[in-house]
Amino acid sequence: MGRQDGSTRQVSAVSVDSSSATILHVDLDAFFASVELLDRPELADVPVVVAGNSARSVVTAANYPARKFGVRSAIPLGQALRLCPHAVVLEPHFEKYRHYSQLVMAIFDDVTPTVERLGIDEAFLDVAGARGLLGSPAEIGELLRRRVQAETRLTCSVGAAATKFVAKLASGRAKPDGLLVVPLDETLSFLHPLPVSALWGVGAATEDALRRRGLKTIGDIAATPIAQLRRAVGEASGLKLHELANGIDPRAVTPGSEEKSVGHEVTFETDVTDPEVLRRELLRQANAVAVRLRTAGLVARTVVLKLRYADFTTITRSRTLAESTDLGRRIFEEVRSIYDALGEDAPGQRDAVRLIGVRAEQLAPGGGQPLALWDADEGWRDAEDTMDAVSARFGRGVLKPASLLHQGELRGDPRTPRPSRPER
DNA sequence: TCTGGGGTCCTAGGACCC
DNA sequence: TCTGGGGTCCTAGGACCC
Repeated sequence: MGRQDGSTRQVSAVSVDSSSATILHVDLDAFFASVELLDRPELADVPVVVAGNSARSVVTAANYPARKFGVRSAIPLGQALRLCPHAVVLEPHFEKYRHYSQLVMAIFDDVTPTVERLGIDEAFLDVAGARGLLGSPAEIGELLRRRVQAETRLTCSVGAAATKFVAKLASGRAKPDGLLVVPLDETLSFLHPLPVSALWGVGAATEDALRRRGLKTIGDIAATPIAQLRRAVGEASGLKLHELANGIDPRAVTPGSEEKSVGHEVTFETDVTDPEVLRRELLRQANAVAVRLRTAGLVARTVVLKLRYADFTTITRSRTLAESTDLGRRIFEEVRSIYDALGEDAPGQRDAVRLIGVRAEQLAPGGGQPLALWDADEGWRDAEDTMDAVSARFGRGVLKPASLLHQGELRGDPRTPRPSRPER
Protein backbone atom coordinates (compact mmCIF):
# COMPACT_ATOMS: atom_id res chain seq x y z
CA MET A 1 0.00 0.00 0.00
CA GLY A 2 1.27 3.42 -0.85
CA ARG A 3 2.14 5.57 2.08
CA GLN A 4 2.31 8.79 0.15
CA ASP A 5 -0.49 11.31 0.04
CA GLY A 6 -2.54 12.00 -3.04
CA SER A 7 -0.95 15.29 -3.96
CA THR A 8 1.74 14.04 -6.32
CA ARG A 9 1.06 14.76 -9.91
CA GLN A 10 0.49 12.03 -12.40
CA VAL A 11 3.32 11.69 -14.79
CA SER A 12 2.90 10.97 -18.44
CA ALA A 13 6.10 9.14 -19.12
CA VAL A 14 5.62 7.35 -22.38
CA SER A 15 7.37 10.23 -24.14
CA VAL A 16 10.46 9.73 -21.95
CA ASP A 17 13.21 7.39 -23.15
CA SER A 18 12.64 4.43 -20.84
CA SER A 19 14.91 1.94 -22.63
CA SER A 20 17.32 1.82 -19.65
CA ALA A 21 14.51 1.46 -17.09
CA THR A 22 13.74 -2.23 -17.44
CA ILE A 23 12.67 -2.95 -13.88
CA LEU A 24 9.07 -2.13 -13.09
CA HIS A 25 7.60 -1.85 -9.62
CA VAL A 26 3.83 -2.15 -9.63
CA ASP A 27 1.89 -1.22 -6.50
CA LEU A 28 -1.88 -1.28 -6.10
CA ASP A 29 -3.29 1.96 -4.74
CA ALA A 30 -4.68 1.77 -1.17
CA PHE A 31 -5.30 -1.88 -1.93
CA PHE A 32 -7.54 -3.15 0.89
CA ALA A 33 -9.59 0.04 0.92
CA SER A 34 -9.92 0.00 -2.87
CA VAL A 35 -11.19 -3.59 -2.85
CA GLU A 36 -13.78 -2.71 -0.20
CA LEU A 37 -14.90 0.26 -2.27
CA LEU A 38 -15.63 -1.95 -5.26
CA ASP A 39 -18.74 -3.02 -3.33
CA ARG A 40 -19.38 0.42 -1.86
CA PRO A 41 -18.87 2.87 -4.71
CA GLU A 42 -20.93 5.51 -2.90
CA LEU A 43 -18.04 5.82 -0.40
CA ALA A 44 -15.38 6.54 -3.02
CA ASP A 45 -14.97 10.22 -2.09
CA VAL A 46 -15.48 9.73 1.64
CA PRO A 47 -12.66 8.95 4.13
CA VAL A 48 -12.62 5.17 4.52
CA VAL A 49 -10.54 3.16 6.96
CA VAL A 50 -10.17 -0.62 6.95
CA ALA A 51 -9.64 -1.97 10.46
CA GLY A 52 -10.71 -4.80 12.71
CA ASN A 53 -13.39 -4.05 15.29
CA SER A 54 -11.41 -4.81 18.42
CA ALA A 55 -10.63 -2.08 20.90
CA ARG A 56 -6.96 -2.71 20.07
CA SER A 57 -7.25 -2.52 16.32
CA VAL A 58 -4.93 -0.53 14.16
CA VAL A 59 -5.58 0.86 10.70
CA THR A 60 -4.95 -1.79 8.06
CA ALA A 61 -5.57 0.52 5.12
CA ALA A 62 -6.92 3.99 4.44
CA ASN A 63 -8.16 5.47 1.19
CA TYR A 64 -6.79 8.77 -0.12
CA PRO A 65 -9.59 10.99 1.29
CA ALA A 66 -8.77 9.56 4.75
CA ARG A 67 -5.03 10.12 4.25
CA LYS A 68 -5.68 13.82 3.82
CA PHE A 69 -6.53 13.86 7.54
CA GLY A 70 -3.25 12.20 8.44
CA VAL A 71 -4.69 8.71 8.74
CA ARG A 72 -2.04 6.09 7.92
CA SER A 73 -1.65 2.35 8.02
CA ALA A 74 -0.62 0.96 11.42
CA ILE A 75 -1.87 3.83 13.60
CA PRO A 76 -4.38 2.86 16.31
CA LEU A 77 -7.97 3.05 15.15
CA GLY A 78 -8.83 5.37 18.03
CA GLN A 79 -6.17 7.79 16.90
CA ALA A 80 -7.45 7.59 13.32
CA LEU A 81 -10.95 8.48 14.47
CA ARG A 82 -9.62 11.42 16.42
CA LEU A 83 -7.90 12.67 13.28
CA CYS A 84 -10.95 12.01 11.13
CA PRO A 85 -14.12 11.51 13.22
CA HIS A 86 -16.40 11.07 10.23
CA ALA A 87 -14.33 8.31 8.60
CA VAL A 88 -16.27 5.19 7.65
CA VAL A 89 -14.68 2.11 9.22
CA LEU A 90 -14.93 -1.15 7.29
CA GLU A 91 -13.86 -4.56 8.48
CA PRO A 92 -11.16 -6.33 6.44
CA HIS A 93 -11.96 -9.32 4.21
CA PHE A 94 -8.64 -11.01 3.59
CA GLU A 95 -10.09 -13.72 1.38
CA LYS A 96 -11.27 -11.05 -1.05
CA TYR A 97 -7.86 -9.38 -1.03
CA ARG A 98 -6.17 -12.67 -1.81
CA HIS A 99 -8.60 -13.18 -4.68
CA TYR A 100 -7.91 -9.80 -6.25
CA SER A 101 -4.20 -10.21 -5.62
CA GLN A 102 -4.24 -13.42 -7.66
CA LEU A 103 -6.08 -11.72 -10.52
CA VAL A 104 -3.51 -8.94 -10.63
CA MET A 105 -0.49 -11.22 -10.28
CA ALA A 106 -1.85 -13.34 -13.15
CA ILE A 107 -1.79 -10.24 -15.35
CA PHE A 108 1.84 -9.68 -14.40
CA ASP A 109 2.71 -13.31 -15.14
CA ASP A 110 1.08 -12.85 -18.51
CA VAL A 111 3.53 -10.07 -19.41
CA THR A 112 6.79 -11.61 -18.20
CA PRO A 113 7.90 -14.74 -16.36
CA THR A 114 10.21 -12.59 -14.27
CA VAL A 115 7.78 -11.46 -11.55
CA GLU A 116 8.81 -11.13 -7.91
CA ARG A 117 5.87 -10.75 -5.54
CA LEU A 118 6.25 -8.46 -2.56
CA GLY A 119 3.43 -9.23 -0.20
CA ILE A 120 -0.13 -9.13 -1.42
CA ASP A 121 -0.25 -5.92 -3.41
CA GLU A 122 3.12 -5.25 -5.08
CA ALA A 123 5.55 -6.86 -7.43
CA PHE A 124 8.74 -6.25 -9.34
CA LEU A 125 8.80 -7.14 -13.04
CA ASP A 126 11.94 -7.40 -15.15
CA VAL A 127 10.73 -6.49 -18.63
CA ALA A 128 14.09 -6.44 -20.39
CA GLY A 129 13.11 -9.57 -22.32
CA ALA A 130 9.59 -8.39 -23.12
CA ARG A 131 10.67 -5.16 -24.78
CA GLY A 132 10.79 -6.49 -28.31
CA LEU A 133 7.33 -7.95 -28.09
CA LEU A 134 5.46 -5.41 -26.03
CA GLY A 135 7.27 -2.11 -26.47
CA SER A 136 9.33 0.09 -24.17
CA PRO A 137 9.19 -0.35 -20.39
CA ALA A 138 6.98 2.73 -20.18
CA GLU A 139 4.59 1.26 -22.74
CA ILE A 140 4.55 -2.04 -20.86
CA GLY A 141 3.85 -0.13 -17.65
CA GLU A 142 0.87 1.58 -19.24
CA LEU A 143 -0.31 -1.74 -20.67
CA LEU A 144 -0.22 -3.25 -17.17
CA ARG A 145 -2.11 -0.32 -15.71
CA ARG A 146 -4.80 -0.53 -18.41
CA ARG A 147 -5.24 -4.26 -17.94
CA VAL A 148 -5.41 -4.10 -14.14
CA GLN A 149 -8.02 -1.36 -14.38
CA ALA A 150 -10.04 -3.17 -17.05
CA GLU A 151 -9.94 -6.60 -15.43
CA THR A 152 -10.28 -5.70 -11.75
CA ARG A 153 -11.51 -2.07 -11.62
CA LEU A 154 -8.55 -1.38 -9.32
CA THR A 155 -5.91 1.26 -9.98
CA CYS A 156 -2.21 0.76 -9.57
CA SER A 157 0.94 2.82 -9.92
CA VAL A 158 4.07 1.87 -11.78
CA GLY A 159 7.68 2.93 -11.35
CA ALA A 160 10.27 2.12 -14.01
CA ALA A 161 14.00 2.34 -13.39
CA ALA A 162 17.27 0.52 -13.84
CA THR A 163 17.20 -0.89 -10.28
CA LYS A 164 14.63 -2.28 -7.89
CA PHE A 165 15.12 0.38 -5.28
CA VAL A 166 14.66 3.29 -7.66
CA ALA A 167 11.70 1.61 -9.35
CA LYS A 168 10.01 1.28 -5.98
CA LEU A 169 10.61 4.91 -5.12
CA ALA A 170 9.29 5.89 -8.54
CA SER A 171 6.02 4.00 -8.10
CA GLY A 172 5.56 5.69 -4.74
CA ARG A 173 6.09 9.05 -6.36
CA ALA A 174 3.63 8.22 -9.13
CA LYS A 175 0.79 7.41 -6.73
CA PRO A 176 -2.07 7.29 -7.03
CA ASP A 177 -2.92 5.90 -10.44
CA GLY A 178 0.25 7.07 -12.19
CA LEU A 179 3.45 6.00 -13.88
CA LEU A 180 6.93 7.45 -13.48
CA VAL A 181 10.06 6.57 -15.42
CA VAL A 182 13.48 7.37 -13.99
CA PRO A 183 16.01 6.93 -16.81
CA LEU A 184 19.43 5.64 -15.79
CA ASP A 185 21.19 8.97 -16.31
CA GLU A 186 18.68 10.75 -14.05
CA THR A 187 18.96 8.32 -11.16
CA LEU A 188 21.23 10.39 -8.93
CA SER A 189 19.41 13.68 -9.49
CA PHE A 190 16.19 11.85 -8.64
CA LEU A 191 17.62 10.24 -5.49
CA HIS A 192 19.79 12.85 -3.87
CA PRO A 193 17.19 15.46 -2.79
CA LEU A 194 15.02 12.80 -1.08
CA PRO A 195 15.02 12.44 2.74
CA VAL A 196 17.02 9.55 4.23
CA SER A 197 13.77 7.94 5.34
CA ALA A 198 13.10 7.17 1.67
CA LEU A 199 15.97 4.67 1.73
CA TRP A 200 15.03 1.02 2.04
CA GLY A 201 15.74 -0.09 5.58
CA VAL A 202 15.67 3.35 7.13
CA GLY A 203 12.87 3.53 9.68
CA ALA A 204 12.39 5.81 12.64
CA ALA A 205 15.36 4.52 14.65
CA THR A 206 17.88 4.67 11.81
CA GLU A 207 16.59 8.03 10.68
CA ASP A 208 17.27 9.35 14.19
CA ALA A 209 20.79 7.94 14.23
CA LEU A 210 21.53 9.53 10.86
CA ARG A 211 19.95 12.85 11.73
CA ARG A 212 22.06 13.12 14.87
CA ARG A 213 25.08 13.02 12.57
CA GLY A 214 23.63 15.71 10.36
CA LEU A 215 22.64 13.37 7.54
CA LYS A 216 19.26 14.43 6.22
CA THR A 217 19.10 13.62 2.51
CA ILE A 218 20.09 10.69 0.38
CA GLY A 219 22.66 13.02 -1.16
CA ASP A 220 24.21 13.46 2.30
CA ILE A 221 24.48 9.67 2.64
CA ALA A 222 26.05 9.34 -0.80
CA ALA A 223 28.80 11.78 0.20
CA THR A 224 29.57 10.12 3.55
CA PRO A 225 32.44 7.60 3.86
CA ILE A 226 31.25 4.03 4.34
CA ALA A 227 33.24 3.60 7.57
CA GLN A 228 31.36 6.49 9.13
CA LEU A 229 28.00 5.10 8.05
CA ARG A 230 28.94 1.72 9.51
CA ARG A 231 29.66 3.30 12.86
CA ALA A 232 26.27 4.98 12.75
CA VAL A 233 24.04 2.09 11.67
CA GLY A 234 26.10 -1.10 11.72
CA GLU A 235 28.29 -3.13 9.43
CA ALA A 236 25.80 -4.40 6.89
CA SER A 237 23.37 -1.48 6.82
CA GLY A 238 26.18 1.04 6.48
CA LEU A 239 27.36 -0.51 3.25
CA LYS A 240 23.82 -1.04 1.97
CA LEU A 241 22.81 2.57 2.58
CA HIS A 242 25.90 3.90 0.87
CA GLU A 243 25.27 1.78 -2.20
CA LEU A 244 21.59 2.62 -2.47
CA ALA A 245 22.33 6.32 -2.06
CA ASN A 246 24.71 6.09 -5.01
CA GLY A 247 22.18 4.32 -7.17
CA ILE A 248 23.88 0.95 -6.77
CA ASP A 249 21.45 -1.93 -6.27
CA PRO A 250 22.57 -5.15 -7.96
CA ARG A 251 19.68 -7.28 -6.72
CA ALA A 252 17.96 -9.10 -9.54
CA VAL A 253 14.24 -9.66 -9.85
CA THR A 254 13.91 -13.21 -8.56
CA PRO A 255 10.60 -15.05 -8.89
CA GLY A 256 9.57 -17.21 -5.96
CA SER A 257 11.57 -17.81 -2.80
CA GLU A 258 11.36 -20.33 0.02
CA GLU A 259 9.61 -19.43 3.23
CA LYS A 260 11.92 -19.12 6.21
CA SER A 261 9.38 -19.22 9.01
CA VAL A 262 5.70 -19.74 9.71
CA GLY A 263 3.91 -18.27 12.70
CA HIS A 264 0.73 -17.07 14.31
CA GLU A 265 0.16 -14.56 17.05
CA VAL A 266 -2.78 -12.93 18.70
CA THR A 267 -3.33 -9.81 20.75
CA PHE A 268 -6.07 -10.35 23.31
CA GLU A 269 -8.82 -7.76 23.60
CA THR A 270 -8.02 -7.56 27.28
CA ASP A 271 -4.86 -8.83 28.92
CA VAL A 272 -4.95 -12.44 30.05
CA THR A 273 -3.70 -13.74 33.38
CA ASP A 274 -5.21 -17.23 33.34
CA PRO A 275 -2.48 -19.73 32.32
CA GLU A 276 -5.17 -22.13 31.08
CA VAL A 277 -6.41 -19.57 28.57
CA LEU A 278 -2.85 -19.06 27.38
CA ARG A 279 -2.24 -22.79 27.05
CA ARG A 280 -5.41 -23.24 25.00
CA GLU A 281 -4.34 -20.41 22.71
CA LEU A 282 -0.88 -21.96 22.36
CA LEU A 283 -2.44 -25.26 21.40
CA ARG A 284 -4.62 -23.59 18.78
CA GLN A 285 -1.69 -21.69 17.30
CA ALA A 286 0.64 -24.70 17.39
CA ASN A 287 -1.92 -26.68 15.41
CA ALA A 288 -2.45 -23.86 12.94
CA VAL A 289 1.30 -23.58 12.38
CA ALA A 290 1.60 -27.35 11.93
CA VAL A 291 -1.22 -27.46 9.39
CA ARG A 292 0.54 -24.79 7.38
CA LEU A 293 3.82 -26.68 7.56
CA ARG A 294 2.21 -29.88 6.31
CA THR A 295 0.32 -28.04 3.58
CA ALA A 296 3.63 -26.68 2.36
CA GLY A 297 5.40 -30.02 2.79
CA LEU A 298 7.82 -28.55 5.33
CA VAL A 299 9.20 -29.50 8.71
CA ALA A 300 10.59 -27.11 11.32
CA ARG A 301 13.54 -27.56 13.64
CA THR A 302 13.13 -24.50 15.86
CA VAL A 303 10.01 -23.33 17.68
CA VAL A 304 9.61 -19.86 19.15
CA LEU A 305 7.29 -18.64 21.86
CA LYS A 306 6.54 -14.93 21.85
CA LEU A 307 4.93 -13.03 24.70
CA ARG A 308 4.04 -9.39 25.07
CA TYR A 309 3.12 -8.24 28.53
CA ALA A 310 0.70 -5.53 29.56
CA ASP A 311 3.50 -2.96 29.63
CA PHE A 312 4.33 -3.86 26.00
CA THR A 313 7.68 -5.43 26.78
CA THR A 314 8.09 -8.33 24.42
CA ILE A 315 10.15 -11.46 24.87
CA THR A 316 10.85 -14.45 22.68
CA ARG A 317 12.15 -17.84 23.76
CA SER A 318 13.19 -20.41 21.25
CA ARG A 319 14.25 -24.03 21.28
CA THR A 320 15.91 -26.08 18.60
CA LEU A 321 14.67 -29.66 18.43
CA ALA A 322 16.79 -32.74 17.97
CA GLU A 323 14.44 -33.74 15.15
CA SER A 324 12.36 -31.55 12.87
CA THR A 325 8.60 -31.77 13.12
CA ASP A 326 5.38 -30.80 11.42
CA LEU A 327 3.11 -31.97 14.25
CA GLY A 328 1.04 -29.53 16.26
CA ARG A 329 1.25 -31.77 19.28
CA ARG A 330 5.04 -31.65 19.22
CA ILE A 331 5.17 -27.88 18.68
CA PHE A 332 2.65 -27.38 21.45
CA GLU A 333 4.64 -29.57 23.88
CA GLU A 334 7.68 -27.46 23.24
CA VAL A 335 6.11 -23.99 23.57
CA ARG A 336 4.18 -25.10 26.62
CA SER A 337 7.32 -26.33 28.27
CA ILE A 338 9.07 -23.07 27.42
CA TYR A 339 6.12 -21.19 28.87
CA ASP A 340 6.10 -23.29 32.03
CA ALA A 341 9.81 -22.67 32.52
CA LEU A 342 9.43 -18.91 32.13
CA GLY A 343 8.70 -18.07 35.74
CA GLU A 344 12.34 -18.51 36.66
CA ASP A 345 13.83 -15.74 34.57
CA ALA A 346 10.82 -13.46 34.38
CA PRO A 347 9.46 -13.41 37.91
CA GLY A 348 6.56 -11.10 38.57
CA GLN A 349 5.82 -10.74 34.90
CA ARG A 350 3.82 -13.90 34.51
CA ASP A 351 0.53 -12.06 34.82
CA ALA A 352 -1.18 -9.83 32.29
CA VAL A 353 -0.22 -11.14 28.88
CA ARG A 354 -1.23 -8.92 25.99
CA LEU A 355 -0.01 -11.01 23.07
CA ILE A 356 1.01 -14.59 22.61
CA GLY A 357 2.43 -16.23 19.51
CA VAL A 358 4.05 -19.36 18.10
CA ARG A 359 6.52 -19.46 15.23
CA ALA A 360 8.33 -22.30 13.50
CA GLU A 361 11.79 -21.68 12.03
CA GLN A 362 14.63 -23.54 10.32
CA LEU A 363 12.25 -24.97 7.76
CA ALA A 364 13.19 -27.78 5.43
CA PRO A 365 11.30 -29.87 2.92
CA GLY A 366 10.12 -33.18 4.26
CA GLY A 367 7.74 -34.63 6.76
CA GLY A 368 5.69 -37.76 6.89
CA GLN A 369 2.31 -38.26 5.37
CA PRO A 370 -0.24 -37.15 7.96
CA LEU A 371 -3.77 -38.34 7.47
CA ALA A 372 -7.17 -36.80 7.22
CA LEU A 373 -9.92 -38.26 9.41
CA TRP A 374 -13.57 -38.60 8.52
CA ASP A 375 -15.51 -37.31 11.49
CA ALA A 376 -19.22 -38.09 11.51
CA ASP A 377 -19.97 -34.67 12.96
CA GLU A 378 -17.50 -32.47 11.19
CA GLY A 379 -16.66 -34.20 7.93
CA TRP A 380 -13.05 -34.44 6.80
CA ARG A 381 -10.61 -32.85 9.16
CA ASP A 382 -6.92 -32.96 9.84
CA ALA A 383 -5.93 -36.03 11.86
CA GLU A 384 -3.08 -34.42 13.69
CA ASP A 385 -2.06 -37.46 15.62
CA THR A 386 -3.16 -40.32 13.48
CA MET A 387 -2.85 -43.11 16.00
CA ASP A 388 -4.78 -41.28 18.69
CA ALA A 389 -7.40 -40.23 16.21
CA VAL A 390 -7.85 -43.72 14.87
CA SER A 391 -8.06 -45.36 18.26
CA ALA A 392 -10.50 -42.75 19.47
CA ARG A 393 -12.69 -43.26 16.45
CA PHE A 394 -12.02 -46.88 15.72
CA GLY A 395 -14.80 -48.32 13.63
CA ARG A 396 -15.91 -44.95 12.35
CA GLY A 397 -12.70 -43.44 11.11
CA VAL A 398 -11.80 -43.28 7.43
CA LEU A 399 -8.29 -42.17 6.61
CA LYS A 400 -6.88 -40.40 3.58
CA PRO A 401 -3.65 -38.50 3.05
CA ALA A 402 -4.14 -35.14 4.72
CA SER A 403 -2.42 -33.35 1.88
CA LEU A 404 -5.65 -33.94 -0.05
CA LEU A 405 -7.59 -32.31 2.74
CA HIS A 406 -5.34 -29.28 2.79
CA GLN A 407 -5.64 -28.94 -0.94
CA GLY A 408 -9.41 -29.03 -0.59
CA GLU A 409 -9.73 -32.24 -2.55
CA LEU A 410 -11.73 -34.24 -0.06
CA ARG A 411 -15.45 -33.65 -0.13
CA GLY A 412 -18.36 -35.40 1.46
CA ASP A 413 -18.91 -38.64 3.33
CA PRO A 414 -16.69 -41.38 1.95
CA ARG A 415 -19.40 -44.04 2.33
CA THR A 416 -22.65 -42.25 1.55
CA PRO A 417 -21.83 -39.41 -0.83
CA ARG A 418 -23.73 -36.23 -0.03
CA PRO A 419 -23.07 -32.52 -0.19
CA SER A 420 -20.48 -31.37 2.31
CA ARG A 421 -21.72 -29.59 5.37
CA PRO A 422 -22.00 -25.82 5.13
CA GLU A 423 -19.01 -23.90 6.43
CA ARG A 424 -19.48 -22.42 9.82
C1' DT B 1 -9.70 5.81 22.61
C1' DC B 2 -2.06 3.52 22.74
C1' DT B 3 0.60 0.61 19.89
C1' DG B 4 -2.20 -5.83 14.51
C1' DG B 5 -0.36 -9.80 12.20
C1' DG B 6 2.39 -11.66 8.69
C1' DG B 7 7.13 -11.84 7.85
C1' DT B 8 12.80 -10.86 6.88
C1' DC B 9 17.26 -9.49 8.18
C1' DC B 10 20.95 -8.01 11.32
C1' DT B 11 23.63 -7.87 15.65
C1' DA B 12 25.82 -9.62 19.60
C1' DG B 13 27.29 -12.87 23.06
C1' DG B 14 28.36 -17.53 24.42
C1' DA B 15 29.36 -22.40 23.41
C1' DC B 16 32.13 -25.26 21.00
C1' DC B 17 35.56 -26.89 17.67
C1' DC B 18 39.96 -26.72 15.36
C1' DT C 1 50.92 -23.28 30.65
C1' DC C 2 46.80 -16.72 32.52
C1' DT C 3 45.30 -17.43 27.05
C1' DG C 4 44.98 -16.36 19.90
C1' DG C 5 41.74 -16.43 16.22
C1' DG C 6 38.50 -18.17 12.77
C1' DG C 7 34.17 -20.56 11.89
C1' DT C 8 29.58 -22.20 13.02
C1' DC C 9 25.54 -22.91 15.77
C1' DC C 10 22.24 -21.26 19.07
C1' DT C 11 19.60 -17.71 21.40
C1' DA C 12 17.43 -13.03 22.26
C1' DG C 13 16.23 -8.76 20.79
C1' DG C 14 15.27 -5.16 17.69
C1' DA C 15 14.61 -2.63 13.29
C1' DC C 16 12.10 -2.76 9.41
C1' DC C 17 8.63 -3.83 5.67
C1' DC C 18 3.83 -4.71 3.83
